[in-house]
Order: sequence, then C-alpha cells, then structure tokens
Amino acid sequence: MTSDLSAQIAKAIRDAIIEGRLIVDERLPSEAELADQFDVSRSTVREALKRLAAQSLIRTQRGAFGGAFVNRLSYPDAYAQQITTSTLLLSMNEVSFDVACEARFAMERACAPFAAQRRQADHLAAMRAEITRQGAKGLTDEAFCASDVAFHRALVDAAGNPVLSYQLAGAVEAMQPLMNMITFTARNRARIIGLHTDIADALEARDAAAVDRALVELAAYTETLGHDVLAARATKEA
Amino acid sequence: MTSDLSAQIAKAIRDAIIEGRLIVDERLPSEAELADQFDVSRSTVREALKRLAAQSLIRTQRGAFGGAFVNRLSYPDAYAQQITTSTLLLSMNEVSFDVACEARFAMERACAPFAAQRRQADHLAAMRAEITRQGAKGLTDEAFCASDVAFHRALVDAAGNPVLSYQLAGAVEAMQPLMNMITFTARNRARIIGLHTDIADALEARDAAAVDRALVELAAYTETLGHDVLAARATKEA
DNA sequence: GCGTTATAATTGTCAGACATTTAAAAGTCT
DNA sequence: AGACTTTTAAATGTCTGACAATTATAACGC
Repeated sequence: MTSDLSAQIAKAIRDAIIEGRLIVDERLPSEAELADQFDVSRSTVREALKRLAAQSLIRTQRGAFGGAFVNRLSYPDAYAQQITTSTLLLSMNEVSFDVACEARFAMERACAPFAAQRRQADHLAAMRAEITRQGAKGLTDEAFCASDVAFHRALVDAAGNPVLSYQLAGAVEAMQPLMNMITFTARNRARIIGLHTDIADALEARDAAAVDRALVELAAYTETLGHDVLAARATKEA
Repeated sequence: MTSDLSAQIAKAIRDAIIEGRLIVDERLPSEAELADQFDVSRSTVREALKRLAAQSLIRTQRGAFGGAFVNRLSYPDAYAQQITTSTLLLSMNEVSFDVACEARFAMERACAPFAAQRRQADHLAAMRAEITRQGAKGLTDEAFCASDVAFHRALVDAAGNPVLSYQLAGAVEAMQPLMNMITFTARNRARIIGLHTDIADALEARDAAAVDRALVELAAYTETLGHDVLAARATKEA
C-alpha cells in the first residue's frame, strides 16, 4: 500500500478536483507551499503535479501570480486522451479485428437515428467530400483509411451529441491501425464507396432505417475484408 | 512552441511507444542514461517519466535491474482512465442531463442485442442481486445509484465485448454524479426496479426486442426524473 | 497620464547527496 | 552438492540548495 509519495500527493489533489473541493480555474498553492503542507520536498510535489498535468487536470503558468490551476477539461483534450488510450488498448491487447469491429459499428449504429434526425447541411457536405476523395485515383490505402475515418467522424458528429462524439472518437480512430492492415482493391473501394453513398443519401432523406441497413451491410463487409486478410496471412505462414 | 523539457521528453518516449519502437515490457534506459541521452538533469527525466506513469504507459520498479518498463495497458487501467476522463468532462462542461442521458442509453441499447445473445448465468445473477438490493428498505439514494450503476455494468458486460465494456464504463459511471442529484422516492424506485426486472427477464429469455423496449422506457423515465429535479430547482430559485 | 524600469513571486532546471529497494553474486555451512 | 545467509551493486525515491527564466504588479520618471 505504501506507494510513492508523489503518487499519493497526486491522488490527494486529483480527488479534491473530482470531488469539487477544487473548482475549475482555482489556483493551487505554490509548489513551496504544497511541499510544506504535505511535508515533502519540492521535487516530490513537482512530480505529483506533472502527473496531474499529464491527465490535463491542471495547467501551469510561470511567473509572479502564476502557478498551477485546475484545468477545465475541454472536449478536444478529452478526445485526445480517449484516442490515445483506445489506440494503445487495441494495439497492446491482441484485440481481435472482429471484437473491435463489432464495438465500433454497434456504437455507430446507436448514433444513426440521431444523425438522421439532426444532420445539418455541413455534415452532409463533409461526408460527400470524403466520398469524392475516396474515389480519387492513385489514393494510397492509408489515405483511403484516413478518409474513411473522417467520413464516419462526420456521421457521428451529425448526431449532435458531443458526449457520443467523444466516446465514438476513440472507437473509430483506434480502429485505424487495424484497418490499415487491409489492402483495398478497386473493387473493395467501389463497394465501400457505394455503401457510404447509401448512408449519405439516407441521412439526407432522414431515413434512419435505411442508414441502419447500410451500416449493417458495411459492418459485415468490413468484417469479411478483415477475415480475408487474416486468412491470407495464415496460408502464407503455413 | 518551446514547451517544458520534461513535456518534450515525455512526448518523445510516448511517440516511441505508440509507434511501436518500444514494445511492451521493454525496459527503458535508466534515469541517469536518459538524462545523458537527452542532455538534461535527472529531475527533468523523472518528471517526464511521471507524466508517462500517470497515463499508465510505463511502470517503474525499484532496485537492481529495476527501472521503467513499457506497460501493457490493461482493460482495468483503461477503464479507470476512461471513467476519470468522462466524469471530469461531464462535471466541468455543464453537459446537460439530457445529452448525457441520451448518449448513455443509446450506447447501452447498442449492447443489448449482443447481451441477449451471449448473456451467461453469472450476468443474470449479478443483475438479480442488484435488483434485490435496490428494493431494500432504508437504502440511501447514493447506494441506490451505485447499485443502478452495477446493474447496468452487468448488462454491458453481458454483451461479451470487452471493447464495448470499456467504452461504456465511462458513459455509465460518469453519469453517477448527475444521477445522484435525483431524489428517488419509493414510487420512483418501484418503477425503476420494475423496468430492471423486465430487462433481466428479457435477457434471460434472450428476447432482444423486449430488452430494447424496456431500455427505451427506462431512458424516458430517467429523463423525466431529471427534468423534475431541474424544474423543482428552477421554481425554488424564482 | 503613459511608458519604462525595478521587484517579487513562481515555475523550470540543474547538481549532488543520501535513503531505500531489490535481484544477483558471493560466501558459508551442512 | 545444495540450501541458507550475506554482500554488493544498480536502480529508483527523496531531499537540499541553488540559479535561471518568466511575468504580473508596483514603483518610478517623464
């Protein structure tokens, strides 16, 4: 139980923030004062503060009347952390393509009804733009994947729920390294672009059921592509 | 541009981990060696390492042949980070009850079909146990909420997709502070317990459609409860 | 009144020391 | 030879004290 002092101090401050005893933009005591309060050296306090900074819980300003301030966790900050965590989780834990795929499309389907209801012109425009890009000649597989992510991102954002967008950001972006393993032939791409077009059309028509159908098809097709890659790899090894 | 040295060094090592140049369980150079390599003091290196430790990217061991090792990001670690981030995001950004509620139930509904298909006896047992607890006399509102979270957690885990569980953990647990604002009368509780029972029954019967219906009702009911709290608060202030 | 210059507070960095932990190596006894 | 104990060395954890860099405020001069 006797963990490092810097970890203990970080936990104490973190708890204070989470429980609201320290509110947003409030200034923490200076490093010297904290060192006094916790009866440790300034280095130890600093290590604790760096831990909190790594979680975007505080920000620091130098100079007179500077110090450490409780940070308002912005959506972009939260997105970034979510993506890093999800990416590492998938890359380090031998998560199967199927499991990741299932999770991703399940959540995306959950967004679809809201997207059909609330989509704005700019969401549709973004999706159409990505569809066009996906059809460009000489596009690398990686660029195709990146555009795919952007397309789905627009779909999720169209749901108009920032909390959903935040949660989905991790799932969709974390899939990218797995998707990058796939080689997209011209035929593959045509099929995917077709389904993307179906989705965009259905959203434009505010037809939630049609969006769902297209997403289910896309999920199934993506899974077969993933299986083909794995199968090809297996025969190659054998 | 010129951020802190410790932040730069942390980023350099973090990138190496994400890009796979440092693999799981690989040992980093000692603090002294890193200090030499980056041409900074040991304190600066330590602050960088603490940043990475805060993100569970590395773990440290003391003693001879100890040091910093690239950490396999485990599901529990990822859960914990996800929950902290989600909780802070909700508490610091005036996310409306509606938006959070919508996101949570949308994702939970996404899990339901898989849960109906794959639920095991222990999932059902856990859910029944929580239902029983929720009916206990003298239960505080907080304890009721905690049990509610446990119930939904079991539902999500029943889907048998660890990635979904990980994503949902944040959404469900982060809602708890918001739910804690609600005062649950005996009548409220009876209604919720009834819906929970419907869900458990439907899962036992592997009836995905029935699960979905119950979840939709629960979502609607939860939203009205939230609105009542806000309305009561508004009239009190006026 | 306005621009300029101290000033003081605070974080960022460094150097060196010592404490603590820990696994491996060396030594000792049976 | 094998099991137990002691030593040793490498590493992190912590402390102290110093100085550099930064910056809002206060003091000053015009």
